[in-house]
Amino acid sequence: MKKQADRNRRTSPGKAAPAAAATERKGRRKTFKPFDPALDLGLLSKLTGFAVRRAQLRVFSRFARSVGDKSVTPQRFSMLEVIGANPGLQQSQLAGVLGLSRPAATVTIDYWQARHCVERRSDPKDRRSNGIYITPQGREVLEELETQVLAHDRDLTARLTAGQIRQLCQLLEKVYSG
Amino acid sequence: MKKQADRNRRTSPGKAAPAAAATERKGRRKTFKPFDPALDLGLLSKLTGFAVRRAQLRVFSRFARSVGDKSVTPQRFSMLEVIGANPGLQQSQLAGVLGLSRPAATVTIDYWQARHCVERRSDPKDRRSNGIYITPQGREVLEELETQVLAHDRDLTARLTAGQIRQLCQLLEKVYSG
DNA sequence: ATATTTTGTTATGGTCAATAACAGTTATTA
DNA sequence: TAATAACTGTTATTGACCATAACAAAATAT
Repeated sequence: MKKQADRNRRTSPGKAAPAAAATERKGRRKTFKPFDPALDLGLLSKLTGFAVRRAQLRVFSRFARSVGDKSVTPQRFSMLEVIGANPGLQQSQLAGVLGLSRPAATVTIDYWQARHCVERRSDPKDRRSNGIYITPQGREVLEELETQVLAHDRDLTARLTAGQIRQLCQLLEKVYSG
Repeated sequence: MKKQADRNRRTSPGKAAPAAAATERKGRRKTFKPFDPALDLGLLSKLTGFAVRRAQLRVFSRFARSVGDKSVTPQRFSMLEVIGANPGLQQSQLAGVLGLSRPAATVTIDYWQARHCVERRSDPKDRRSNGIYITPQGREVLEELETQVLAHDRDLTARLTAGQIRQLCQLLEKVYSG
Protein backbone atom coordinates (compact mmCIF):
# COMPACT_ATOMS: atom_id res chain seq x y z
CA MET A 1 0.00 0.00 0.00
CA LYS A 2 1.32 3.41 -0.85
CA LYS A 3 1.67 5.89 1.91
CA GLN A 4 0.04 9.05 0.71
CA ALA A 5 1.27 11.64 3.14
CA ASP A 6 5.01 11.52 2.66
CA ARG A 7 7.19 12.30 -0.29
CA ASN A 8 6.39 9.81 -3.00
CA ARG A 9 8.47 8.01 -5.62
CA ARG A 10 12.18 8.27 -6.31
CA THR A 11 13.10 6.59 -3.08
CA SER A 12 15.81 4.32 -4.39
CA PRO A 13 19.17 5.95 -3.81
CA GLY A 14 21.01 4.37 -6.71
CA LYS A 15 24.49 5.11 -7.97
CA ALA A 16 25.26 8.06 -10.15
CA ALA A 17 23.84 7.81 -13.61
CA PRO A 18 26.67 6.79 -15.95
CA ALA A 19 26.22 9.65 -18.29
CA ALA A 20 22.65 10.67 -17.80
CA ALA A 21 23.93 13.05 -20.37
CA ALA A 22 26.61 15.50 -19.46
CA THR A 23 23.54 17.70 -19.60
CA GLU A 24 25.54 19.97 -21.84
CA ARG A 25 24.32 23.10 -20.15
CA LYS A 26 25.08 25.82 -22.60
CA GLY A 27 23.60 29.21 -22.83
CA ARG A 28 20.62 28.16 -24.89
CA ARG A 29 17.52 28.70 -22.86
CA LYS A 30 14.76 26.17 -22.55
CA THR A 31 11.23 26.92 -23.58
CA PHE A 32 10.68 30.05 -21.58
CA LYS A 33 7.41 29.88 -19.68
CA PRO A 34 6.29 33.49 -19.66
CA PHE A 35 3.37 33.28 -17.28
CA ASP A 36 -0.03 31.87 -16.73
CA PRO A 37 -2.35 34.83 -17.00
CA ALA A 38 -5.42 32.82 -16.01
CA LEU A 39 -4.03 32.20 -12.57
CA ASP A 40 -5.98 33.20 -9.51
CA LEU A 41 -3.94 34.85 -6.81
CA GLY A 42 -6.83 34.74 -4.39
CA LEU A 43 -6.59 37.17 -1.53
CA LEU A 44 -3.09 38.16 -2.53
CA SER A 45 -4.26 40.47 -5.29
CA LYS A 46 -5.99 42.61 -2.69
CA LEU A 47 -3.10 42.88 -0.26
CA THR A 48 -0.95 45.96 -0.20
CA GLY A 49 1.83 43.98 1.42
CA PHE A 50 1.91 41.55 -1.46
CA ALA A 51 2.09 44.36 -3.99
CA VAL A 52 4.99 45.88 -2.11
CA ARG A 53 6.79 42.56 -1.98
CA ARG A 54 6.47 41.97 -5.69
CA ALA A 55 7.63 45.46 -6.56
CA GLN A 56 10.56 45.01 -4.24
CA LEU A 57 11.52 41.84 -6.11
CA ARG A 58 11.91 43.80 -9.29
CA VAL A 59 13.72 46.63 -7.58
CA PHE A 60 16.32 44.20 -6.36
CA SER A 61 16.94 42.30 -9.55
CA ARG A 62 17.01 45.51 -11.58
CA PHE A 63 19.42 47.13 -9.18
CA ALA A 64 21.85 44.27 -9.49
CA ARG A 65 21.78 44.53 -13.25
CA SER A 66 22.06 48.30 -13.42
CA VAL A 67 24.96 48.78 -11.07
CA GLY A 68 28.26 47.83 -12.59
CA ASP A 69 29.88 46.53 -9.45
CA LYS A 70 27.95 43.43 -8.46
CA SER A 71 29.13 43.65 -4.87
CA VAL A 72 27.33 46.94 -4.32
CA THR A 73 23.95 46.09 -2.87
CA PRO A 74 21.16 48.57 -2.17
CA GLN A 75 22.13 48.43 1.49
CA ARG A 76 25.73 49.26 0.85
CA PHE A 77 24.84 52.02 -1.54
CA SER A 78 22.44 53.52 0.98
CA MET A 79 25.15 53.48 3.59
CA LEU A 80 27.65 55.35 1.44
CA GLU A 81 24.98 57.83 0.39
CA VAL A 82 24.03 58.67 3.97
CA ILE A 83 27.66 58.97 4.98
CA GLY A 84 28.26 61.30 2.08
CA ALA A 85 25.32 63.48 3.07
CA ASN A 86 26.13 63.49 6.78
CA PRO A 87 29.85 63.40 7.47
CA GLY A 88 30.91 62.53 10.99
CA LEU A 89 27.97 60.41 12.09
CA GLN A 90 28.51 57.63 14.63
CA GLN A 91 28.15 54.06 13.51
CA SER A 92 25.20 53.49 15.76
CA GLN A 93 23.46 56.49 14.27
CA LEU A 94 24.03 55.14 10.79
CA ALA A 95 22.64 51.81 11.88
CA GLY A 96 19.56 53.52 13.25
CA VAL A 97 18.80 55.47 10.12
CA LEU A 98 19.12 52.50 7.83
CA GLY A 99 17.41 50.05 10.12
CA LEU A 100 20.48 47.90 10.66
CA SER A 101 21.86 46.25 13.73
CA ARG A 102 25.17 47.59 14.96
CA PRO A 103 27.10 44.52 13.84
CA ALA A 104 25.61 44.89 10.38
CA ALA A 105 26.69 48.51 10.28
CA THR A 106 30.20 47.49 11.30
CA VAL A 107 30.64 45.10 8.40
CA THR A 108 29.08 47.48 5.92
CA ILE A 109 31.49 50.20 6.99
CA ASP A 110 34.32 47.65 6.86
CA TYR A 111 33.37 47.06 3.24
CA TRP A 112 33.65 50.71 2.28
CA GLN A 113 36.73 51.28 4.37
CA ALA A 114 38.49 48.38 2.66
CA ARG A 115 37.86 50.21 -0.60
CA HIS A 116 39.19 53.44 0.88
CA CYS A 117 35.87 55.15 0.40
CA VAL A 118 35.24 56.01 4.05
CA GLU A 119 37.37 56.36 7.14
CA ARG A 120 36.82 55.98 10.84
CA ARG A 121 38.03 58.82 13.03
CA SER A 122 38.08 58.25 16.72
CA ASP A 123 36.11 60.96 18.48
CA PRO A 124 38.41 62.72 21.00
CA LYS A 125 35.40 63.71 23.10
CA ASP A 126 34.15 60.16 23.43
CA ARG A 127 36.84 57.67 22.69
CA ARG A 128 34.38 54.82 22.33
CA SER A 129 32.78 56.13 19.21
CA ASN A 130 33.96 56.62 15.68
CA GLY A 131 32.98 59.42 13.39
CA ILE A 132 32.54 58.12 9.84
CA TYR A 133 33.73 60.30 6.98
CA ILE A 134 33.68 59.89 3.25
CA THR A 135 37.04 60.20 1.49
CA PRO A 136 37.70 62.05 -1.77
CA GLN A 137 37.93 58.69 -3.49
CA GLY A 138 34.66 57.67 -1.88
CA ARG A 139 33.09 60.83 -3.21
CA GLU A 140 34.11 59.85 -6.70
CA VAL A 141 32.77 56.35 -6.34
CA LEU A 142 29.56 57.70 -4.90
CA GLU A 143 29.00 60.04 -7.82
CA GLU A 144 29.52 57.25 -10.28
CA LEU A 145 27.11 55.03 -8.37
CA GLU A 146 24.56 57.80 -8.15
CA THR A 147 24.33 58.13 -11.89
CA GLN A 148 23.87 54.39 -12.23
CA VAL A 149 21.27 54.20 -9.51
CA LEU A 150 19.40 57.17 -10.89
CA ALA A 151 19.23 55.48 -14.27
CA HIS A 152 18.05 52.33 -12.57
CA ASP A 153 15.31 54.19 -10.76
CA ARG A 154 14.19 56.01 -13.88
CA ASP A 155 14.02 52.68 -15.61
CA LEU A 156 12.01 51.17 -12.83
CA THR A 157 9.36 53.84 -13.10
CA ALA A 158 9.42 54.14 -16.85
CA ARG A 159 5.71 53.52 -17.09
CA LEU A 160 4.82 56.21 -14.59
CA THR A 161 4.49 59.95 -15.02
CA ALA A 162 6.46 62.30 -12.82
CA GLY A 163 3.31 63.04 -10.86
CA GLN A 164 2.61 59.39 -10.32
CA ILE A 165 6.12 58.79 -9.09
CA ARG A 166 5.81 61.55 -6.55
CA GLN A 167 2.47 60.17 -5.47
CA LEU A 168 3.81 56.65 -5.16
CA CYS A 169 6.67 57.78 -2.96
CA GLN A 170 4.33 59.76 -0.74
CA LEU A 171 2.00 56.81 -0.30
CA LEU A 172 4.89 54.48 0.46
CA GLU A 173 6.20 56.94 2.97
CA LYS A 174 2.86 56.82 4.75
CA VAL A 175 3.04 53.06 4.84
CA TYR A 176 6.56 53.16 6.25
CA SER A 177 5.98 55.73 8.93
CA GLY A 178 2.49 54.47 9.75
CA MET B 1 52.48 55.62 15.67
CA LYS B 2 48.88 54.81 15.08
CA LYS B 3 47.85 53.45 11.75
CA GLN B 4 44.85 55.35 10.62
CA ALA B 5 43.47 53.26 7.81
CA ASP B 6 42.68 49.98 9.52
CA ARG B 7 40.39 49.16 12.37
CA ASN B 8 41.66 51.06 15.36
CA ARG B 9 41.83 50.27 19.05
CA ARG B 10 40.87 47.19 20.98
CA THR B 11 43.60 45.10 19.48
CA SER B 12 44.66 43.26 22.62
CA PRO B 13 42.95 39.88 22.72
CA GLY B 14 42.90 39.48 26.46
CA LYS B 15 41.17 36.89 28.56
CA ALA B 16 37.49 36.96 29.29
CA ALA B 17 36.50 39.64 31.73
CA PRO B 18 35.98 38.02 35.15
CA ALA B 19 32.46 39.20 35.63
CA ALA B 20 32.25 42.20 33.37
CA ALA B 21 28.86 42.09 34.95
CA ALA B 22 26.50 39.25 34.16
CA THR B 23 24.99 42.09 32.15
CA GLU B 24 21.68 41.17 33.67
CA ARG B 25 19.81 41.49 30.42
CA LYS B 26 16.21 41.70 31.46
CA GLY B 27 13.29 43.04 29.52
CA ARG B 28 13.83 46.64 30.50
CA ARG B 29 14.69 48.61 27.44
CA LYS B 30 17.51 51.09 27.28
CA THR B 31 16.95 54.68 26.34
CA PHE B 32 15.01 54.19 23.14
CA LYS B 33 16.46 56.32 20.36
CA PRO B 34 13.44 57.20 18.27
CA PHE B 35 15.07 58.84 15.34
CA ASP B 36 17.08 61.77 14.17
CA PRO B 37 14.68 63.88 12.15
CA ALA B 38 17.35 66.32 11.05
CA LEU B 39 19.13 63.66 9.06
CA ASP B 40 19.79 64.11 5.39
CA LEU B 41 19.09 61.05 3.28
CA GLY B 42 20.59 62.66 0.21
CA LEU B 43 19.59 61.12 -3.05
CA LEU B 44 17.74 58.34 -1.28
CA SER B 45 14.75 60.48 -0.52
CA LYS B 46 14.16 60.84 -4.25
CA LEU B 47 14.45 57.17 -5.16
CA THR B 48 11.38 55.07 -5.68
CA GLY B 49 13.40 51.96 -5.03
CA PHE B 50 14.40 53.22 -1.62
CA ALA B 51 10.82 54.05 -0.72
CA VAL B 52 9.77 50.55 -1.72
CA ARG B 53 12.55 49.01 0.32
CA ARG B 54 11.62 50.93 3.45
CA ALA B 55 7.95 50.10 3.11
CA GLN B 56 8.87 46.48 2.63
CA LEU B 57 10.81 46.56 5.88
CA ARG B 58 7.70 47.50 7.77
CA VAL B 59 5.58 45.00 5.90
CA PHE B 60 7.85 42.23 7.02
CA SER B 61 8.21 43.14 10.66
CA ARG B 62 4.48 43.81 10.97
CA PHE B 63 3.62 40.54 9.31
CA ALA B 64 5.70 38.60 11.78
CA ARG B 65 3.96 40.29 14.68
CA SER B 66 0.43 39.95 13.31
CA VAL B 67 0.53 36.30 12.39
CA GLY B 68 0.29 34.04 15.38
CA ASP B 69 2.48 31.26 14.06
CA LYS B 70 5.96 32.70 13.79
CA SER B 71 7.03 30.08 11.29
CA VAL B 72 4.54 31.33 8.71
CA THR B 73 6.40 33.77 6.52
CA PRO B 74 4.87 35.87 3.75
CA GLN B 75 6.31 33.41 1.24
CA ARG B 76 4.76 30.42 2.89
CA PHE B 77 1.44 32.14 3.28
CA SER B 78 1.45 33.14 -0.38
CA MET B 79 2.11 29.56 -1.37
CA LEU B 80 -0.82 28.20 0.60
CA GLU B 81 -3.05 30.95 -0.67
CA VAL B 82 -2.28 30.21 -4.31
CA ILE B 83 -2.70 26.48 -3.77
CA GLY B 84 -6.04 27.12 -2.16
CA ALA B 85 -7.17 29.27 -5.07
CA ASN B 86 -5.85 26.91 -7.77
CA PRO B 87 -6.06 23.28 -6.75
CA GLY B 88 -4.04 20.82 -8.78
CA LEU B 89 -1.23 23.06 -9.98
CA GLN B 90 2.19 21.58 -10.65
CA GLN B 91 5.06 22.53 -8.39
CA SER B 92 6.92 24.21 -11.19
CA GLN B 93 3.87 26.31 -11.96
CA LEU B 94 3.65 27.37 -8.34
CA ALA B 95 7.29 28.25 -8.39
CA GLY B 96 6.75 30.36 -11.50
CA VAL B 97 3.87 32.34 -10.07
CA LEU B 98 5.61 33.16 -6.84
CA GLY B 99 9.00 33.82 -8.37
CA LEU B 100 10.69 30.90 -6.62
CA SER B 101 13.23 28.40 -7.83
CA ARG B 102 11.96 24.86 -8.05
CA PRO B 103 14.01 23.72 -5.06
CA ALA B 104 12.52 26.54 -3.02
CA ALA B 105 9.03 25.46 -4.05
CA THR B 106 9.83 21.91 -2.99
CA VAL B 107 10.78 22.84 0.53
CA THR B 108 7.87 25.24 0.91
CA ILE B 109 5.46 22.50 -0.11
CA ASP B 110 7.30 20.13 2.22
CA TYR B 111 6.57 22.59 5.00
CA TRP B 112 2.83 22.61 4.37
CA GLN B 113 2.66 18.90 3.71
CA ALA B 114 4.34 18.17 7.04
CA ARG B 115 1.49 20.09 8.64
CA HIS B 116 -1.07 18.13 6.64
CA CYS B 117 -2.30 21.26 4.94
CA VAL B 118 -1.54 20.20 1.37
CA GLU B 119 -0.96 16.91 -0.41
CA ARG B 120 0.92 15.83 -3.49
CA ARG B 121 -0.99 13.67 -5.94
CA SER B 122 0.97 12.02 -8.67
CA ASP B 123 -0.51 12.94 -12.01
CA PRO B 124 -1.49 9.71 -13.86
CA LYS B 125 -1.10 11.45 -17.21
CA ASP B 126 2.46 12.56 -16.49
CA ARG B 127 3.96 10.56 -13.72
CA ARG B 128 6.82 12.99 -13.26
CA SER B 129 4.68 15.78 -11.95
CA ASN B 130 2.66 16.25 -8.80
CA GLY B 131 -0.62 18.05 -8.55
CA ILE B 132 -0.77 20.02 -5.33
CA TYR B 133 -4.04 20.11 -3.43
CA ILE B 134 -5.13 21.80 -0.25
CA THR B 135 -6.61 19.53 2.41
CA PRO B 136 -9.68 20.27 4.53
CA GLN B 137 -7.37 20.95 7.41
CA GLY B 138 -5.32 23.23 5.20
CA ARG B 139 -8.46 25.11 4.29
CA GLU B 140 -9.13 25.75 7.95
CA VAL B 141 -5.60 26.93 8.59
CA LEU B 142 -5.77 29.14 5.53
CA GLU B 143 -8.96 30.82 6.66
CA GLU B 144 -7.49 31.55 10.06
CA LEU B 145 -4.37 32.96 8.45
CA GLU B 146 -6.39 35.05 6.05
CA THR B 147 -8.16 36.87 8.83
CA GLN B 148 -4.84 37.59 10.51
CA VAL B 149 -3.20 38.76 7.31
CA LEU B 150 -6.15 40.92 6.39
CA ALA B 151 -5.94 42.60 9.77
CA HIS B 152 -2.23 43.05 9.25
CA ASP B 153 -2.78 44.65 5.88
CA ARG B 154 -5.50 46.95 7.17
CA ASP B 155 -3.16 47.98 9.92
CA LEU B 156 -0.39 48.65 7.48
CA THR B 157 -2.50 51.05 5.46
CA ALA B 158 -4.28 52.60 8.40
CA ARG B 159 -3.25 56.10 7.33
CA LEU B 160 -4.54 55.68 3.80
CA THR B 161 -8.03 56.00 2.41
CA ALA B 162 -9.57 53.18 0.42
CA GLY B 163 -8.98 55.12 -2.77
CA GLN B 164 -5.35 55.69 -1.91
CA ILE B 165 -4.87 52.01 -1.21
CA ARG B 166 -6.26 51.08 -4.58
CA GLN B 167 -4.08 53.69 -6.22
CA LEU B 168 -0.98 52.49 -4.41
CA CYS B 169 -1.56 48.92 -5.52
CA GLN B 170 -2.07 49.99 -9.10
CA LEU B 171 1.12 52.03 -9.13
CA LEU B 172 3.09 49.20 -7.55
CA GLU B 173 1.69 46.82 -10.11
CA LYS B 174 3.02 49.07 -12.84
CA VAL B 175 6.43 49.02 -11.23
CA TYR B 176 6.36 45.25 -10.95
CA SER B 177 5.24 44.50 -14.48
CA GLY B 178 7.23 47.37 -15.96
C1' DA C 1 16.71 2.87 -29.61
C1' DT C 2 19.23 6.86 -28.20
C1' DA C 3 19.48 11.37 -26.77
C1' DT C 4 17.39 15.44 -24.92
C1' DT C 5 14.17 17.71 -22.06
C1' DT C 6 11.32 18.14 -18.14
C1' DT C 7 9.76 17.43 -13.22
C1' DG C 8 10.85 16.99 -8.72
C1' DT C 9 14.42 16.02 -5.10
C1' DT C 10 18.78 16.34 -2.68
C1' DA C 11 23.31 18.37 -1.66
C1' DT C 12 26.35 22.04 -1.41
C1' DG C 13 27.58 26.54 -0.69
C1' DG C 14 27.25 31.50 -0.04
C1' DT C 15 25.11 35.49 1.60
C1' DC C 16 22.86 37.78 5.04
C1' DA C 17 21.44 39.29 9.36
C1' DA C 18 20.46 38.60 14.27
C1' DT C 19 22.05 37.33 18.75
C1' DA C 20 25.24 36.87 22.15
C1' DA C 21 29.63 37.62 24.12
C1' DC C 22 33.38 40.57 24.65
C1' DA C 23 36.69 44.85 25.19
C1' DG C 24 37.19 49.44 26.01
C1' DT C 25 35.20 53.69 27.55
C1' DT C 26 32.01 56.68 29.96
C1' DA C 27 28.29 57.66 33.30
C1' DT C 28 26.13 56.74 37.61
C1' DT C 29 25.89 56.17 42.32
C1' DA C 30 26.85 54.73 46.74
C1' DT D 1 36.88 57.11 45.31
C1' DA D 2 35.25 52.59 44.20
C1' DA D 3 31.95 49.83 42.28
C1' DT D 4 28.39 49.18 39.11
C1' DA D 5 25.80 50.05 35.15
C1' DA D 6 25.40 51.61 30.46
C1' DC D 7 27.02 52.46 25.89
C1' DT D 8 30.05 51.94 21.47
C1' DG D 9 32.08 49.05 18.45
C1' DT D 10 33.98 44.29 17.29
C1' DT D 11 33.95 39.38 16.84
C1' DA D 12 31.89 34.70 16.90
C1' DT D 13 28.22 31.79 16.45
C1' DT D 14 24.24 30.54 14.57
C1' DG D 15 20.38 29.92 11.62
C1' DA D 16 17.44 31.25 7.77
C1' DC D 17 17.21 31.60 3.16
C1' DC D 18 18.05 30.97 -1.62
C1' DA D 19 20.57 29.64 -5.74
C1' DT D 20 23.19 26.47 -8.24
C1' DA D 21 24.47 22.07 -9.40
C1' DA D 22 23.86 17.24 -9.48
C1' DC D 23 20.76 13.50 -9.59
C1' DA D 24 16.63 10.15 -10.49
C1' DA D 25 12.61 9.14 -12.95
C1' DA D 26 9.71 9.93 -16.65
C1' DA D 27 8.34 11.91 -21.07
C1' DT D 28 9.55 13.60 -25.67
C1' DA D 29 12.26 14.12 -29.79
C1' DT D 30 15.38 12.44 -33.27
